[in-house]
Amino acid sequence: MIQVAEAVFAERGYTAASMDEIAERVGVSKPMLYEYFNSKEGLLLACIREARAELRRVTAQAVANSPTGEEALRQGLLAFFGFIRDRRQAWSLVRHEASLVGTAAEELETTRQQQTDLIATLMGDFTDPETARMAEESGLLQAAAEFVVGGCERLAIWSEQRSDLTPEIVAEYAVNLLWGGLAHIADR
Amino acid sequence: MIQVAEAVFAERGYTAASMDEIAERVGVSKPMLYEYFNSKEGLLLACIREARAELRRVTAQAVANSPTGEEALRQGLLAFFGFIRDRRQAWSLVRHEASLVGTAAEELETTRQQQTDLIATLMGDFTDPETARMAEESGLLQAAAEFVVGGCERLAIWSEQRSDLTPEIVAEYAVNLLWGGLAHIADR
DNA sequence: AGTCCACCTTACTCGAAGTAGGTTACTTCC
DNA sequence: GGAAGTAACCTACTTCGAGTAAGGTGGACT
Repeated sequence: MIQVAEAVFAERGYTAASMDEIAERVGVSKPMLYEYFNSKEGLLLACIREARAELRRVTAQAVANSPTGEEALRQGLLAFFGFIRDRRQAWSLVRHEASLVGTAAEELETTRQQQTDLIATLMGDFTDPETARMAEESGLLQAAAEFVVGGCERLAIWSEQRSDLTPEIVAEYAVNLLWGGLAHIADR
Repeated sequence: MIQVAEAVFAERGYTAASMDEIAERVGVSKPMLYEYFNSKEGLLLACIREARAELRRVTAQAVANSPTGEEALRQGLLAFFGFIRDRRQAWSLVRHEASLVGTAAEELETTRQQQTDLIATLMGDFTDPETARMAEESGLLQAAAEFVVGGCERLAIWSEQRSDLTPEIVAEYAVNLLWGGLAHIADR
């Protein structure tokens, strides 16, 4: 059910996708969808949750057992950009999640936060404990995690339009930028 | 007209905002809106374009005449996060622009690219010419610009939920992360 | 057999996007 | 001055899709 909905949302876009079509393609009638998901937004939300969960699973696995922070970053990003390429539909949902509004939007933030929390924790692990504690209290760790996610998502959208770039190259760019910072590029 | 539409979209969200309401609040009838903007999407697009143009103006001005790359970055980010705080409505549109789909979405990418181009050029200016040329050819400059924009947008959304953070603090976080990179935080 | 209940459907309402066709008021030309 | 044309605008519709109400079908339990 969610799979079909994912496909329809991805190919038509949220607004243009009709519940009638989804119901028909699933092979049930519309009230059934409402029974399970309450509303169109609810259905989209369920799809996005699913997609995000998968993304989280994939990256968490990739990151596990990296000896250094830089290596963890590289592996995580590789997994992320690979996901973008291989699961276009799922990614398309995550990308357009901003269409949601109101209650659904708040629920979504929760889901999203699981992702950033993962990253924030991870960064904490690779940081000197005292520094980490301070960074956490000031919110810097959270900020950094948000930053990583936002930057990479944007980078992913950008890279979709450039067929010459493989996930490996994009991941390498991202590691360079993120790890070394702009200071490594701009020197004046 | 665009001002009113901006307000309605911002307070109701794209889907929930009705053309009837906008028309009424503007003081004209619905067909007039369609005359000028062709469709609901067209209207939203016009609003977003306006908002982005303003954002670009503000940041470009802030960045001008900075002696170093780091300073330019700081000033630009300050302007950006200030904009978020002072022009909530406009920002809300930019934030939700992903709702657009199809032709409108493509037009939007153009608008957005003006922003990233600005940043890419700027970074080029602060970089050793030879390095800059190489970075430009490989697409690294573009990638970096996308990254900056994405990261900061996400950071802005995050900071909206934390009332204890001023634009100055958030900008400072962003500068730290962007300029120095994660290597400065994570040390293992 | 009869009753109940979970499950699913058809067939509706209602609201909002988009449009057709008419009206007013103003300009232009005879 | 008045007829013809036109720009700007409105009222009143059509259409489409989200969400719902009320009813049917088959199995389980008494």
